[in-house]
Amino acid sequence: MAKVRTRFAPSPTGFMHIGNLRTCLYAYLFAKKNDGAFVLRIEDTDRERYVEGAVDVIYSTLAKAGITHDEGPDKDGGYGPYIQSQRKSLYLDYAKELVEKGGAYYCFCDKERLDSLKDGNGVAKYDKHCLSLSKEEVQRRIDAKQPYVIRQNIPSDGASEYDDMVFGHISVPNEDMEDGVLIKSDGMPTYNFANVVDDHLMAINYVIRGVEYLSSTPKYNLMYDAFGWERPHYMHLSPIMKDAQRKLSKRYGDANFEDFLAKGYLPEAIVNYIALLGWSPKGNEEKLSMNQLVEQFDVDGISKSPSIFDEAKMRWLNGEYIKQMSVEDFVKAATPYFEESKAAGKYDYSELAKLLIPRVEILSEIPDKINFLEEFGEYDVTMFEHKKMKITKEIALANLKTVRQDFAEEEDWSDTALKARGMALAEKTGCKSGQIFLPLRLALTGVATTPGGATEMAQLLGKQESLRRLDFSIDLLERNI
RNA sequence: GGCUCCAUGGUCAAGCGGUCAAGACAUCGCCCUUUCACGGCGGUAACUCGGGUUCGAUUCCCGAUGGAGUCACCA
Repeated sequence: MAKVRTRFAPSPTGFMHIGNLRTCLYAYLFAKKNDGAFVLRIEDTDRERYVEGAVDVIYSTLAKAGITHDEGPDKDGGYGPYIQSQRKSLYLDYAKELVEKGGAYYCFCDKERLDSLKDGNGVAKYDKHCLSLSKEEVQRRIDAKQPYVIRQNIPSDGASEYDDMVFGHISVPNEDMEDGVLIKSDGMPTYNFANVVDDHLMAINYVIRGVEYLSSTPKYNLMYDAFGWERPHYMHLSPIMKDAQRKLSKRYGDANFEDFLAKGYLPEAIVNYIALLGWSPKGNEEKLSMNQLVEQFDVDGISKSPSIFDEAKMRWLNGEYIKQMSVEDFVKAATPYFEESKAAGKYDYSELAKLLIPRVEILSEIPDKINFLEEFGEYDVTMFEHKKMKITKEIALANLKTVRQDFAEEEDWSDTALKARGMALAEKTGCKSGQIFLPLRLALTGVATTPGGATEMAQLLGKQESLRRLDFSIDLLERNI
């Protein structure tokens, strides 16, 4: 059996869209799963859409995502060149060969005639007008430098069929397919043609791409047949949606890999999540490494219907990845976010990391979670009221005063020492420990949720600052009771 | 509009003729706790609608409805 070869063929138009990345990922997983090769081809024939530097974005995205191509512009595997614009010389000859074989023909119709074919809805289907031109007539016009295109010759009746690996049997009536342009009047191939030629020349035997090609694939197959080439297997993938009717797209923003990285998502988590969007593993485990994905990837698990992108779930998954990070790795990844917080440079990042790791889902939450360290002032004292804990503002105030007095004597301003003091106070006053610690935590931070308990926060702030804040809060409470 | 597909909770989804219809996220409640988190336990929540086929349909067939894709000298 021939070695499996899949490809990812992006256009260098800017950032990597999440949907594209998923297609890429599946092509990669399928190749690796089957000990095959995954090739990267750059489709840059459309000069108008070309964006400078976009090829580098593709490389860096693949690298960050952990997807390694076996062949590509930077890795010759003997099937190059891998950049379509460098291949343009070979398409015309293949088109001519196809004309010889009856799969295509020259067309000299001008725009006016083409427009005249349009129906009430502005939809036109080419009428094969030039198919009837004799060989001599065609030659005469070419010699006369009359502009021409080369069109595919599609049978006018019957149906074309194939079996898609995810959608099953697909059958399209031939009369619904147009004799599309293969070679444009400027001599350049259209995507439809270049794709077929390239895939064949690069020995791609598993074509994995978006569903938008599902119903045009019979056209491609007709070309393979006319050339006498072996048809590849096809795997079409349903789109990722923003909601039930809108596709996730650049137009709606935040759909690029880079955007998610900037929001503090880990590349492994993004890859893991999108792998699960449209494919499900046999088992119930959802947190899967790239190796596990390769191992478990299976066409059976690919779903046919579009799936809606759920950032909440990706967020959760990202949190799972963060919980498994070492303090060192977390500090490394989180440093930019520490730096942009108000606490930048004033605290030991490793200490912050220990507190933050189990409490952060995406890295960009960090500044908000630690800003209280440097930002403290008037806050809403109703926070002190806690029904279940039986805490009122009065009780909070009383306990805070006791704590203030007691803690002032403590020399060892550490979490453990302060915790012991707090517990002792609770016992002495007959309070529940929570009645001591909840008000303390609030009084020290002024915010409802903190990255740790009261004494941890106290240790972080240091004795002087802690006492200052306690005084402030006691005063605040007295004024608002 | 023609053509090609698709259809299980709010979301991702398992299921592939007989199940009290998995699991995860989200949500809600309880527990743990030192208050914040983490964690543990539990709850709410789904087979789009009609016809068939069958002893029996979420599952197979047809239709309706809804949704997606496609109908370029763009990829």
